[in-house]
Amino acid sequence: MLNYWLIKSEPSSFSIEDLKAKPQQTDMWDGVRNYQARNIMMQEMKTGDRAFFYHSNANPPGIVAVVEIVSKEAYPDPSQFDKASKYYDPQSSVEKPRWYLVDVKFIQDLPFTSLESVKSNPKLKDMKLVQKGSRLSVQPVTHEEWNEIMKMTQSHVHSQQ
DNA sequence: GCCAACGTTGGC
DNA sequence: GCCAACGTTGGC
Repeated sequence: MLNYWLIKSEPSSFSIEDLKAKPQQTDMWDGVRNYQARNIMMQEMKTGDRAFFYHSNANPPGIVAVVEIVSKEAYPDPSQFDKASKYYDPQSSVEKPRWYLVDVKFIQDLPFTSLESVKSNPKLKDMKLVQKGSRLSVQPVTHEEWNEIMKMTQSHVHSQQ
């Protein structure tokens, strides 16, 4: 069964425009260095799942697009072995990698849905995104939450016309 | 740039 | 295994 997710990126380091500029508009979701987020990618994400692309540390922060998980499964994040990378992890090894990633592909832009508007929608009050202290950069989204946000993006379109 | 909240590390 | 110290995230 298809599952939904939300993945965060700081646009100053990797924005949705950066993803769209990649070959096949696809890239490795590298640099995740949190076990909970890694475990979601390793154990729960499946090919064909969809995710909201969220711009964190942005002005304003919010959801900007839909992407799809396209790798067959999670595989070791090469940046952990790269001494020149800021994601280099000296405690990891090729024999026993610590960090895994999936490939994501751009699907479509969405009318911008701000964090503020998600917070102000009572139907979305249980989203991880709006829970106090929640910083998880790869997080699950329920079907209900997904549909509600899609509905919000539609209402944006109408109100702008 | 500040800082609250959270995760990780490492001494003991 | 506790927990203080430190590092990071991310909204504001």
